[in-house]
Amino acid sequence: MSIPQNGTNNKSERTRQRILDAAARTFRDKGYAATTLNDIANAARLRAGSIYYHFESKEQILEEVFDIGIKRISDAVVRDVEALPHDAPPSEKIRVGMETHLRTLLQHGPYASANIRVFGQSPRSVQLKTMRMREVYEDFWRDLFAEAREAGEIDRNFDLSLIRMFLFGALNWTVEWYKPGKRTLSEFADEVWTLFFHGVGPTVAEHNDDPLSVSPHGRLPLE
Amino acid sequence: MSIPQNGTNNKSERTRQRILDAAARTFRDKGYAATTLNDIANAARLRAGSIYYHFESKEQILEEVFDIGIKRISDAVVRDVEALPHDAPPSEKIRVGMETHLRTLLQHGPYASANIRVFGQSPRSVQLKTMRMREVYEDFWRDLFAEAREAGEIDRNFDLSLIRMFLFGALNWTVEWYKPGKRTLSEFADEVWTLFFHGVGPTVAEHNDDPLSVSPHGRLPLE
DNA sequence: GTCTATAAGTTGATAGAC
DNA sequence: GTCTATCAACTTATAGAC
Repeated sequence: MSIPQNGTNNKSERTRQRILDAAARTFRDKGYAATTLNDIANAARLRAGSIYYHFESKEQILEEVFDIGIKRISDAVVRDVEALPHDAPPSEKIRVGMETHLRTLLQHGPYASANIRVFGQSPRSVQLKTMRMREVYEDFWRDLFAEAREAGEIDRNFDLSLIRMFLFGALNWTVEWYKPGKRTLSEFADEVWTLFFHGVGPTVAEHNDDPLSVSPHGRLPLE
Repeated sequence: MSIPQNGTNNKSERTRQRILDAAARTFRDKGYAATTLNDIANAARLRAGSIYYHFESKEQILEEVFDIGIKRISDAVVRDVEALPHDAPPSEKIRVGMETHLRTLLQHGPYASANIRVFGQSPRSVQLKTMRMREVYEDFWRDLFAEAREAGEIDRNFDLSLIRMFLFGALNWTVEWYKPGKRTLSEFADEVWTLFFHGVGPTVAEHNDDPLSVSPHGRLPLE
């Protein structure tokens, strides 16, 4: 019994998806230039020539992988942050956004991580085409940080752009080393959030078992 | 008048250096697989075939670029940190190490940045050969962090390995976006240090112009 | 030491059978 | 839609002239 499809789930579309999935995984693991159409075809269980029925070129596959990757991160983060009460503290919105960013990067398929790992060394033309989507996502975060500063949650002496780049550098670099371990991803994200807002310096309540519930005041001088 | 050389600065050695310099720059910019021996040869002002008088293979060039890169970072950081008084606060050693790490990465040639950008997507065999040098450098930092915790400068609730990876993720990611601007690299490094130890949260002394001299106690509650 | 010439293999992409 | 066959270009690496 074949279920009539609406044109977005027929065989052709499904094969296209298989190719994209295979490409995203291989790009992420080996990089763009080192990935051959044969690699992609093998992983997608067809022959290299057949790919050209679905795509015009290797570059076009990369573009789509990039666009899907950034869209998945962006959609998920915006969704989760906007699910919070609108008057939630900006720092809480940042916490939720960070957690979803990490979760998408580390647990939700290879598109997002391929985007992070390969973008910097992909052809200029591809970078430019996928740039607009990146900027929309960046603007979302820029606004969140500005909101946090206006609410008095970020010290005015910090350069917002610098600390944002630093935070996302740290988050994005996790694709190079993160392996799921004893810690859940939520705990992982919470620890980063604490580091970001409170720093690693000790608190007076040293005996507390939970670093996330420490009171933010009462730090000891470091020098 | 030809100056007699000691075998490490004759013509052959200088050409070898030109090839390595060209390779490091091109690897950093285009990645390993996308770099051809022709690219390297052009940048080094000779022909592709001539490279094989100096190197056995493309992979061997990459190995040497990696080793030089990590050695330059490691040597510089260890030198600057050990130039401090031995009883200096560990947090100060970390500050100096961070600054030198950043300086080497961003200002001292392409070897260090090539190492950071290309390592993750280079052939497994090359990664393994250059791994030992990386681990020595990592151990140096592991010790510094342990020292800081024992001195009470890092909250015991933090996972040392996690915060170290996060810090270096943020530092290493600067190769993707840092452009020398109004801020000096020292100021840049200091701001990161403050973020790392104190967090971005506001202090009571909000009116202070210099984020680096703020007193670490007296934070406002964030939630 | 560097060159030119070229081998031997691989690549992205196309054409046409099925 | 997918296959096989093939092309032209390019790749790493080698050989031998200079």
